[in-house]
Order: sequence, then C-alpha cells, then structure tokens
Amino acid sequence: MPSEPVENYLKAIFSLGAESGTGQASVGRLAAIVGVTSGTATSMVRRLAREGLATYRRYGGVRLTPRGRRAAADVIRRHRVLEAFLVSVVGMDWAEVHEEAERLEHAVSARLIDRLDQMLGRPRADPHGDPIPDAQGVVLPAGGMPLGAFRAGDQVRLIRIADQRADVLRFLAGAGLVPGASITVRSTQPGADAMAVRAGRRSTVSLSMAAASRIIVEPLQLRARPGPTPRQSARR
Amino acid sequence: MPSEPVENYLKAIFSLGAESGTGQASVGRLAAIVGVTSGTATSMVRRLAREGLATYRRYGGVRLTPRGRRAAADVIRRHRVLEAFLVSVVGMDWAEVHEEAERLEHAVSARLIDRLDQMLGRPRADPHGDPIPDAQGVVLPAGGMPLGAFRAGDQVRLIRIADQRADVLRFLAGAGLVPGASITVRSTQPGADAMAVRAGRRSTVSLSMAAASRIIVEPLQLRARPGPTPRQSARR
DNA sequence: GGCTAGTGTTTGATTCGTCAAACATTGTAT
DNA sequence: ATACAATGTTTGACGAATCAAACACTAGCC
Repeated sequence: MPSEPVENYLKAIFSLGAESGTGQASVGRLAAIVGVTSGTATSMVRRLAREGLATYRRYGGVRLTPRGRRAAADVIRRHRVLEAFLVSVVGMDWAEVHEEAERLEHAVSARLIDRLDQMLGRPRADPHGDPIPDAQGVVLPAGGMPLGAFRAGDQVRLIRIADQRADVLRFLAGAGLVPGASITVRSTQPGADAMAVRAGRRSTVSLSMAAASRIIVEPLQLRARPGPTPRQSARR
Repeated sequence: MPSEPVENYLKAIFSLGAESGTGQASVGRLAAIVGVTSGTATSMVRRLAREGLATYRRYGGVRLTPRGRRAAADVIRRHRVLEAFLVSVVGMDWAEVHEEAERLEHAVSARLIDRLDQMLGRPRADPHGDPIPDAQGVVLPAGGMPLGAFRAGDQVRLIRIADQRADVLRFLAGAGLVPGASITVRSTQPGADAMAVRAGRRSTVSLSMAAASRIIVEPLQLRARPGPTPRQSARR
C-alpha cells in the first residue's frame, strides 16, 4: 500500500492530468498542489516512475500508468465516499468535509469504505458533484462546462463545484448554488469580469468570472443567439 | 499535534501505567506493545521526556506527566468513540473495529469525534466495555475484576473484555460473553488451568485461565465460602 | 541563431523513526 | 560478595520525505 505522501502525489497527478486533457502533468504545478518544492516533486516523480506508477521523462512532465491511475482512483474514491458520508449520515457542513476527508482517506480500509458506500446507496457523486469512482477504480468522465461560458438568459443545471475552499462553498450554498440547482444567467458584465445569476427563485448574486469558471453546469435552455454555442473548451 | 508514532507510545504508556497501578511503565514492555526494538523505545522515551510529555530516569522506567496523560486520553477517546460509532451506526462487527479505529484515531478531528459522540448519546463505554474518556480528558477508573478470580457457583456481570484479538472476540460473542451479560461460573479446573462458565441461558463454554483473566466482571451473587472474598489484585 | 526567462533537476543537508549489535546497569541467586 | 541473567542504553547506520540553493535545459523573442 502506497504511503500517504505517495497517495497525495498520485491524486494530484490524476487531477492535473484530467484538467489538461492529455493526462500530462507538469512537475511545477504538481509541486504547487502537493505543497512541496519543485525539487522534492522531481525526486518523488522519479520514484513513482521507478515503482511503475507513472512514466516520466526529464523536462517532459509526468503521467500515470494504468496501475498509477488505479491507485489514484482508489484514493479519490475513499475521499469522495467519506465526503458523502460525513454530509449525509453524520450531518457535517459540506463546506468543511473536504479537510476531514483529506486526512481520513489515508487511514480508512477498503472494507469500511464499501460499507459506507452501501449505506449511502452507492451514490454517483459526492456533495460537490464530483463523480465517485467505483470499487473497480472506474471513474466516469466529469462532463459539463463552466458557468462562465454562458450568457444572459441561459438556463442551466449545476453539476458540480470545482472548488474546495470552505468560505467559497458556504457563500455558494447561501445563494442556493449547490449541485442539482437550476440556474438562470441574469447578465454578464465583461467589463467588471463578473456575471449575475440566480438559483431557482433565490435572490440574484454576482460572481467573478474566476468563481464562475469553477461552477460546472449543463445547459437546460439557451437563449437564441447568433454564432456557435459554447463548447467544452474549459480553459481556466 | 503529536505525530502518529508519538500518539502510539503515549497510548501504550498510559495502559501499561494503568495496568501496573503505579503509572510506571518499563521500556521493554513498551517496546513490545508498540512493536519496536527496545533501543527505539528508549530514544522515543527520551524525546517524550524532553518534550514534557513523560518523566524518565535511565534504567528507571517511564511515566506520563499530566500533559502526557491528557494527550494519551485524547487518543484513547478518539479510538473508543470510533469503535462505538463503527459498531452502533455503521454496523461493523465488534471483532474487527479495533484495527480500523487504530488507524482512524490518528486522522480524525476533535470536531468530528465530538459529533460522533453526540450521535451516540455520549456513551460511557465502547463496545468492549472500556470507558470512554470525556472531551476534557477525564478517564473514569476501569473497575471490575478478572473472571478468573471467581469460583463455581458465583454469578457475575461482564463489564469489559481486555482483549482486542478478533478471533478471541468472535468466540466470546458466539458464547454470549459480551459486556452486560450475566455469567455463572459452572466449575473451575485448576489442573487444566481452565474454567467453565455460561452466559445467561446459553450453553456452557470452557475458558483457559489466561482468557478468563482478560474478562473483567463485577460480582452479582457469590456462593457462600470460607476465607476472604477475591480482591482486585488483577495480576495477569 | 543566440540570449534569456521560466521551468525543471541535482546536490547536499536535515529530521523522523527505525534497526542491529555492542555495551552498561541492576538485581538476584548462590 | 560475585557472577550472571535480564533488562535497558548507546552507537552507527538507513530509508523516507523534505528544503535551499546551485545548476541545466527549453522555448520564445528579437
């Protein structure tokens, strides 16, 4: 079983790879996410390669092997099942479960995770809308596109929130912006780099485009417009 | 916050100290419980003393300071609340929760533990009958005496099982020997170093004296006898 | 095509927790 | 009282994970 630091690097490479689309992760970004210096990340990445969990070329980035991807999916599954359990069964606030799961994910057995998953009715997503890998390590592709790509008049459904910061999550929940919510785009203010949206019949709130880019949605009804519809070019 | 190894040493010193009655623990026994060589235990104990968690004299054993006792009680509280939660809420087998709690106890936050404790109605003991320290680190004295100190005809109530081995616990549960059970001593076989007992109306089972010494009970009704009643001289 | 800014790598050192094995102390038995 | 068995301590080494800082490479710009 991989050590706790190794599990964290695997998780980080996995999400950087998903984000880049190519599966490739740069050592610098990896170091930043894990919270170590780049030299440390380099030597860890060399070790992962030596152990067959990743492939790596000097100055050429890192990517997971199938074995590495499987190990990463296991950690992510533990994390997300724990988050769902802490919210649904224990009644913790969704804004604070991330941190707790971040530590528990390395200590919990596969048996217990499966038991919790069963108690929850094998949910497909965690409280933030992130898909939960199954016990075989199969991860459904995330899907959806950033709220920031839509325009005034569009109606969308919130799929997931790609942000784990407790204060951000608390603000969003306060405005009704939780997975499943139906959202109307009221206006965009390109000058202010912001947009105004409302969830259901809640009051309208303003979001920076940076925040809106981390709210992943699917279209429900788009206002007629010229030109092409927004694509899944989820550059952030 | 103490590291995971440090927490394990503190826990071990705490229980060795309670067992000896004097609060004193020998380095050799400590090393055996933690599962390291005695040299390793020596250097760790020196470190605990340096950090004010224990007092230590060369060749003179180790004992916890108030701060060390408090830190140990915190770990033990986390462990026992987790065991209770895993059995009562998650429905795990009491024989297998020890191992799981052994890992989770180092990862779980005080907040979550308090939430779980609240869900359980702030129980006083875990599924094995061990007392749960309160959030202020106050541990009730364990009490009771070993089943092995009783004789044919005595009736006792099971308070706790001082054994965490899953196979032992499964055997005991199968015979109805769980905390709260009322037990009749059927006979003692000093020659065979064993005794026969029954729980309630279940069938009679045989226990080695070693096993019986780890089953802690309180007297309900003693058969008349000459000489003094058994004392709490719980030598094992 | 060569320089440079930005990335990435290497090196040497540190801390933690550990072991094996040499060594020291204590207390007990004769 | 002495020697010895049991227990405890010290020493030197190691692997994991980390950092800081010196160094190497790549790619984009002019």
